[in-house]
Formats: sequence, C-alpha cells, structure tokens
Amino acid sequence: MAVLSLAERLSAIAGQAFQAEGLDVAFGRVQASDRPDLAQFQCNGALAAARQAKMNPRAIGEAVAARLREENIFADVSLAGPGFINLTLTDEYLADFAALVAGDARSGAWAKDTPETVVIDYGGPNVAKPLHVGHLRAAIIGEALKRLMRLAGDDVTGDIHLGDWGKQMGQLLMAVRDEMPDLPYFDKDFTGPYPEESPVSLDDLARLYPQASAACKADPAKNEEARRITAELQAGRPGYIALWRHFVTVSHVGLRREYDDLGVTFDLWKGESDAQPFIEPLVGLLESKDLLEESEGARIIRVAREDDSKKIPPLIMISQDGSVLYGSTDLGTIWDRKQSINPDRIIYVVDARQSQHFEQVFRASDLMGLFPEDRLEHQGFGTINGPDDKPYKTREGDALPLRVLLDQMKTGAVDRVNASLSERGYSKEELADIAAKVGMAALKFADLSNPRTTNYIFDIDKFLSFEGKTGPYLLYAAVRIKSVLERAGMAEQGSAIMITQDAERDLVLSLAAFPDAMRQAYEKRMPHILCDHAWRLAQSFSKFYTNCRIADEPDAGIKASRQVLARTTGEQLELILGTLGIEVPDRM
RNA sequence: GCACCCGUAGCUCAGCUGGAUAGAGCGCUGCCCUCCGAAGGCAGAGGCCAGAGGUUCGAAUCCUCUCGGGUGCGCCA
Repeated sequence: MAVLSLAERLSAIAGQAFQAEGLDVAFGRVQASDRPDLAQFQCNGALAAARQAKMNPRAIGEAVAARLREENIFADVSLAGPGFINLTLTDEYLADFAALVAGDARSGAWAKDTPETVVIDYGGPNVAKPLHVGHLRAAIIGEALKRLMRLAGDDVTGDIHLGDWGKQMGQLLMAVRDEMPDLPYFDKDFTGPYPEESPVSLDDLARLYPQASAACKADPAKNEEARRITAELQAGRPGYIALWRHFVTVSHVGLRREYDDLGVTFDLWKGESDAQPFIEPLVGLLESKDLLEESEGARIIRVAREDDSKKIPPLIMISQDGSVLYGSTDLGTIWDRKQSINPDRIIYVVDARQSQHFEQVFRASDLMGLFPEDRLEHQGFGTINGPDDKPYKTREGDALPLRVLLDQMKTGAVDRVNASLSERGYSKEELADIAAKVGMAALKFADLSNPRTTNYIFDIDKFLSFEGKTGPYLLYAAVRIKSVLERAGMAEQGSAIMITQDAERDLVLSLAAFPDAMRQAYEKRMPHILCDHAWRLAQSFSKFYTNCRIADEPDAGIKASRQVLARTTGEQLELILGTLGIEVPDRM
C-alpha cells in the first residue's frame, strides 16, 4: 500500500472543513506553498469558493481556518492576502510522516488506484540504418516513462517497433541487386533453399542504404523501381523475403548493442512487418464500414472533420502501386496489440513533428472501431540541437550518428573522472565503469530534465559538469550518502525521526514531496518533474549534510534519526535515478 | 497560404487547470574547510514575463490581434 502524500492528507482534512461550512470538498485542495518563507502548505480554495457562493473570501477563509486550528497537527494556520490559508505542520507530525516514508519499501512512491495495461512504442529505428541523434530521445524518454509507469503499478510492455517494412527496404534490395546481381535472391526461377549466411554485413548495409536513398532522390526511375520492389516484397516474393530476413537479423545485432550501451531494453522487438498479416482483415473491416475510398489510384481513409481548424489529409491505406505505408502498418500494429496484449492504452514516444501522422492514425482507428482515439497517445518530443540551435547534423547534412555523440560523451566523461578521481587509487576498470556511469547520467539527466516537448542544445561540457543541475551532481549526492552511511553505520530499524534543525525539516519536506512529484510526472508523462524533485532532494541533502553531523553526533537519538534520514534519502534518490534509467556507482 | 509549437534574468530553461514578493542552473560579486567527501554550503546583484488590446476583485498563465523564431501540410518514416 502506497504512502498517502502530505498534500493528499491535508487536502482531505481541509476538504472536510469546507464541507462543514456547506461548501464543496474540492475547495480543500492543498499544495506546497509558493511562499516557503510564510508556510509549508497553502490552500487557495476560499477564493474559488467565494466566487461560487458569492461570499467574502476572507470570511470563508476564517471559518475554514478556525476549523483547521482544532486539528492538533498544525503548528500554524493563518489567513493571508485576499484569502489564502497558510498551513504549517508541527515537527512531530512531520517526523512521524518521515518515519512512514523511511519504513516504506517504495520510499514513498506514488501508486495508482487502478493500474492499466499499457504498451509504449518507442525507438522506431530503421533496419539497415545505424541509430542517430533522433533516436536518442525516444529511447531515453520512452525508457523513463516505461519505468515510471511500472513504478506506479501499470503493466507495461515496451515495443521497439522497428522500421522494417517500408520503402527503405525496397531501396536496399535494389542496391544489393545492383551490386551483386547474381545472388539467387533475385532469380525468379530459383526454388531454394536460399543461403543461410547473409551476403551483406552491418557495414554493407550502412554503406548501401545512403547510396540507394540518394539514387532514388536523384532519379525518378530508380524511385519508381524501389517502390515496385517494396510492393513485391510486401506481396511476399520469396527471394526478397529471404534476403530481407538477413537484413533484419544483421541489423538486430547492431541495434541491440547500441541500446544495451544506453541501458534501454525492449520487451518486444516487433516491427512494421509484423503488421502485414493484419492488412487484409483491416481492409475488409474498412470496406464493410464503407470507409475506404479510391483516390488517384490509392485507397484512402478520410479522417477530416467538419469542425477541424486545420486540414487533416486522408490516411493512405494502400498506395497506388499496392504497397502499404506506415499509416497502414501502424493500424495493423494496433490490431496486433489488441489481439495479443489487449492494452488499455497505447503510448507512442515519437518526434513531435509526427503529430499529424498520429492524428490521422488515431482517427482512422477510432472511425473503424479498432481502438478508441482517447486511449491512443502521441507523446512527442523536441529535437536535440547543435550549437547553432538547429537540429544536430553532420557536416554533410545528415542526422548525426548516435555513435559519434556517445563517443564524445564518453571521452569527456573519462577525462573528467580521471581528473577528479586520480588521487583515489581506484583500479583502471573501476575508473572506466565510473566514467561510463557518469557519462550516461550526464546525457540522460540533461535530456530528461528538459521538458519533453522542448528542443535543447547538446552541450557536453555543461552536461558533464559536476556543478549545478546535472546528472553528475546527483550521482555525487547519491555516492556521498553511501559514503557517510558507511562511516556512520545504520540505525536500528524503526528509530524515531527528530527534527532539531531547519535543514532536517527541509529534508523531511523534500522527502515528503516525492509522491506528488511522481504523480504529476506520471499524469503529464513528463519525466522532468521527477528530475526537478531529484535535484531538490539532492540539494536538501547537501544542506543537511553541511549543517548536521551524523557519524560523530554525540546524542544517540539524534544520530539515529539522522542515519535514518540519510538512508531514506539515499534510497529515494536511487529509486528515482533508477526510474530515469540512471545507474549510481558504489563510489566515485 | 493554412495549421501547430514557442518568445520569461547576460546565457540555458522552469512556472501556463488565473491568485501573495515570477523561480532554477550557468555566468558574475562576496563569505564559509583544526570537524563524516568544498564535485559542497551561505549571501548578493540581475526581469516593462516579445508588443498591444480584452475578460477578471486579480493575468507570465485565459481570449483577440501584431511582431519575431521553429515545425508540419496526399503516396518517405
């Protein structure tokens, strides 16, 4: 059972007070104070209630405050300004609450009342193309959301949803054929079996794809041909399928390695191609509902609505050459997921620029009764930009390969770690491990601490800094907690918490804010809210650490209390960092 | 052209279901290590919240317009 947050408890109490005055319980909503100098919590309900009941806000505030003063948990209840109710809890109450968090195996994490089954679709890398910067945010944000939702109690399946069925496959087949025309895959009369060994390596794919892509752009005839080959592949031509399987297998190895390095794991490695068996039934369903329309040789679904403020183009279900596009495969994938997982909700963590595409798919899905629109979410994200604040590109204008970016980060982390830890006598292996963790923490925290929807500028030096709101600062805080506990030892289970100094009270309030921060991050699908909380917690700990002695505190009771506070902070911080996909080294 | 997102401190950004004196980080100016990790803590300077109207007792937040930036608009994903 999850710990009820302070704000929730206070809201319930204030709600009762409003109710006793004949007003709506909802006016009792209590939140952390905007003015920490005046109070710990505030309730603005009297203002809203006054408008509704046409009464004086201060009069309502006074009446509610009078009732609240009868509760023995408040050190102070006061009315301020036009009718704000300011609340300050007694240290005893705060200490008891902190003990509750300390005793909670989940460090006070919020839990949903009614968990859901959810599929998160993130990643979306293409077969044959190495990951580039654009895939980084999907991976980092998707992974964080997956873990966050699991922590809240949802049953979450993460699916990589490979791009393995579109025109790029036709282009690639064409490129291989042009280079090695004698391979049996291209011989229509060949009856098999086809070779088990792939004729192309990962490097070949990485080389061939850009070539083919450029050729198609430059030459309309080539482009036509690639489309025809794609249609043939999708129709199941045996030689193409056999060679395509090699592409997919070879790519898997490379992709898995890259995602492993990022600490990102998928439960499902399905792709667009897995939607192919559902295309026919999909077309059947659409026909039966009279939703399919012929237009310029293609079969389309009109998804525009009367009251649209913008023009939504129709979704192209079957293109004029008979191939399917990603709108069709996305619909097929929804069908597949419905059948195999039956989720309550599907979340797509994909670049914000794809919003129109998802609007089309969601509407089409709803129209045909496949999956309700309001349970399909596109959680988009902004771009990672270069120093010029434009999406990160290589000098040639291509998207920057992820490898390049990770190598930069790694080199920077190794330098930084070597510079600051050289005196400690750690082994080479441990230093390398620490550097890897510091680099990844820097990268992930930098990404996640920006709100999902905004762009940000990639700046390694800033991300890797040990000062300020960075991943390394949080790792430092977490490691310092481990270190001091090693020196001070652990307190007995159930030791009481005592608030003897401001820094202790501040730390307790920070610990107590976790469930609310987590809930908000969950509901808004915004990991940066969790990042903000982690940062606040780490800062509170630093303040606590400088002001409160632990190991050599002479008073046994106070010492035990501080040991518990430190331990609880460490546990909560690591839980949050883990949820963000950030690993903490044992020492650094 | 139409639509969507954005414009907040020198820089990078929070805050936007309307509420008190608009917050962080970096940078800048000071102060704090006989004491568990100073990769830290404390204090300070710095803002017509792009602009103009409107709604409201109250607007960074909601509405309208203007200016400036980004993105997307039928067979790539």
